[in-house]
Amino acid sequence: MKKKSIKDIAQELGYSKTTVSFVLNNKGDEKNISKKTQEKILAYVREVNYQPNQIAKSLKKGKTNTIGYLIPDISNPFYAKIGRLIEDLLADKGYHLIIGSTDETQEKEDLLLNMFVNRQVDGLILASSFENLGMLNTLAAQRFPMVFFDREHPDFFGNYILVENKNAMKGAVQKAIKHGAKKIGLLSITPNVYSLELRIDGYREALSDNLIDIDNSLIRIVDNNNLKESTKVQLKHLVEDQVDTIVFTNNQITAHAIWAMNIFHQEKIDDIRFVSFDNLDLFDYSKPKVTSVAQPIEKIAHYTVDILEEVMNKKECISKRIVLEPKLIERL
Amino acid sequence: MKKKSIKDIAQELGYSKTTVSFVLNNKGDEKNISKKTQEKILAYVREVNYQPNQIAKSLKKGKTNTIGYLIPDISNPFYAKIGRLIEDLLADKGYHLIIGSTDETQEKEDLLLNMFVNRQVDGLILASSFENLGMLNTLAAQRFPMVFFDREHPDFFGNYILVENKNAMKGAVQKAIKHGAKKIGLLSITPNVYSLELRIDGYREALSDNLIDIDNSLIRIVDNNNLKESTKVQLKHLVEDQVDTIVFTNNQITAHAIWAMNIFHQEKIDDIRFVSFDNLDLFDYSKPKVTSVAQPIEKIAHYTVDILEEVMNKKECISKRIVLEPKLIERL
DNA sequence: GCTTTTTACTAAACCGTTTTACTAAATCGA
DNA sequence: TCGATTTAGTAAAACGGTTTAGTAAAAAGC
Repeated sequence: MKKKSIKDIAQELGYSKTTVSFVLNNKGDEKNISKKTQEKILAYVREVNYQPNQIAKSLKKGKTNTIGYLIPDISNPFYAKIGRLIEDLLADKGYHLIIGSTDETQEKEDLLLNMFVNRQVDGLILASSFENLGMLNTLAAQRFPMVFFDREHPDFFGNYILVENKNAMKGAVQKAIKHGAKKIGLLSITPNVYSLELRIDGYREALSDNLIDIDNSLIRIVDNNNLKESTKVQLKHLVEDQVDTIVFTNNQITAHAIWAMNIFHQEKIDDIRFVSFDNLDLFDYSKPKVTSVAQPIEKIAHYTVDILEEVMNKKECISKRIVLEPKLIERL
Repeated sequence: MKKKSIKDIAQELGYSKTTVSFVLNNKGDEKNISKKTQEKILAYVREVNYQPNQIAKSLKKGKTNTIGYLIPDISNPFYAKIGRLIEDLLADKGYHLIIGSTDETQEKEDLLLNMFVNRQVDGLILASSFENLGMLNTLAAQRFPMVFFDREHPDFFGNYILVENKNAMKGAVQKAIKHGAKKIGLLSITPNVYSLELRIDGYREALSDNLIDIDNSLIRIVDNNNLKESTKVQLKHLVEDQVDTIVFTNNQITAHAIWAMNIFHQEKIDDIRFVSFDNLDLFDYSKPKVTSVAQPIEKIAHYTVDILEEVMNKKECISKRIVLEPKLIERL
């Protein structure tokens, strides 16, 4: 039982491919196909459960209804959640998602970008590390529909959906200071992307503005390749340095630090406050207490899809930069 | 600057499409294309950065190198993690993933299954709720390459990668009993899939085997559509019923219960032990203590991809059922 | 009753590849 | 030196749709 094509349908019914195609695409009336014929074709198509070949359609139409979702890691809850929201929003418009996780490596990003282009995706949603500006610039030059989120690059001009990184972080740290924080450490993954640098800048500014000396030994970078273990090690340094507050630049590292505090520093667990960029459900009850800067993921997903649709439809070269306000969730 | 096709390359270089295609597919030698010509073509192709159109290729070859990943929700860490592992394993073989989240609804599952078929995916990896056995049977009858994981249906004959649900749960509960559990409640999402029923059966068997009466009022089902709130409500009942242990059938509900215990039942937090199917990092330190049955997600991903490849390559109709052993992680 | 318009449909080109079946020229063997 | 083989390629069909440009017959207009 091979799959039936329009050609088969046409032959079996004694019509031409053209007629069948018109009917299937709801152009029957417009193209003067008689009601009787239309019904006959539709009935038959239903009977044999004909399924159009999207690939053939895509080739002819030059449109695949597919969007590439390029991110560091789909198993990171932040990208998974936004991915899910985007999936639903796009599904309503008839688009579907191909995913690509880069692990922040240029090699994989290149490969995936090429794959997406070869597969003729209609657009790209990406949280890129911008290590391959060359390829991105080429795509931008061809006006390939792209929307970037979560990360930005000062030298790359494109559509961005971002959150206020610096000021949000600054605000969170300032609140902590207002509530008595004096010795404030920072733990970050390697700040290979601009957004992370901005978060660190926010931390620095909060300290300066409050006349707290910035002690670079309290700013510690963990090894991305060995996140959990490295977080544990760096955290130990900060605990030994008697900080009263630790600031984290993303949720993954905060989660690992909570783990390490509970397993290795129980005795200090009530003496240290955490401030995290990104929220996690477990922050509602975890120890230490975590005040977090929650990104508005629904809004991020909405804007991303909206702007992508705009750039896919319009021929003009628009370039929007939308900066959303994160929400500070204080837990004291 | 429109995209170049093989035709353009051929014209610009004065060769035929055939020759260019042969060279690009490494069939130059085999097809007796001279070294000089091969080099000329390859050099030019590189110069103009020619990118083959995968869609055209797929149409002609009848192969898209795309796999559909159909699951309840990609933002569920369990499916996201397995998804990521599968993504990497498949990428090595030249395949990529289109995702579809069903929210456990038959409507969405139907729509997505149809979408995958129309898009000519080469295979399907699915954690289906099996509510649309009809459609799945149709696909199975056409020998569509499919591998099911995480869930099974007793009436559906296909390739399954599963974990021992009943015995693993039974073992976990028995351990709890051995460590003194006397009054043991159970909290589950609606057991609309067989795997969940098996887990509940495991709980029941553990109690019977240890001569503990099964009190159906201690078996509580939460509302899938309002998981967090409903978990809180049902948990309250169990706490008030003075259970000393609560068994959960998946990680999502356990996470919500940990949240609810911390927020609403602090005073009892040391009196109750949790037993969870599925592991989460936070179980390492969360209160209450959580003993968990950890699914071997790496193995699941490996077997899934292996079997899928097998069924895609072999024409014979194989039907494997692989049952993996989960790991009990005791935290006392 | 003849031209014009409308109705109902179709042939063929096309999207960008792959692949089968050829051909013309060069080389080889005896 | 002549037939066979090898070398180096090409033309055209095919994949399964969409779309353009048509056509023949029926209906309408006058």
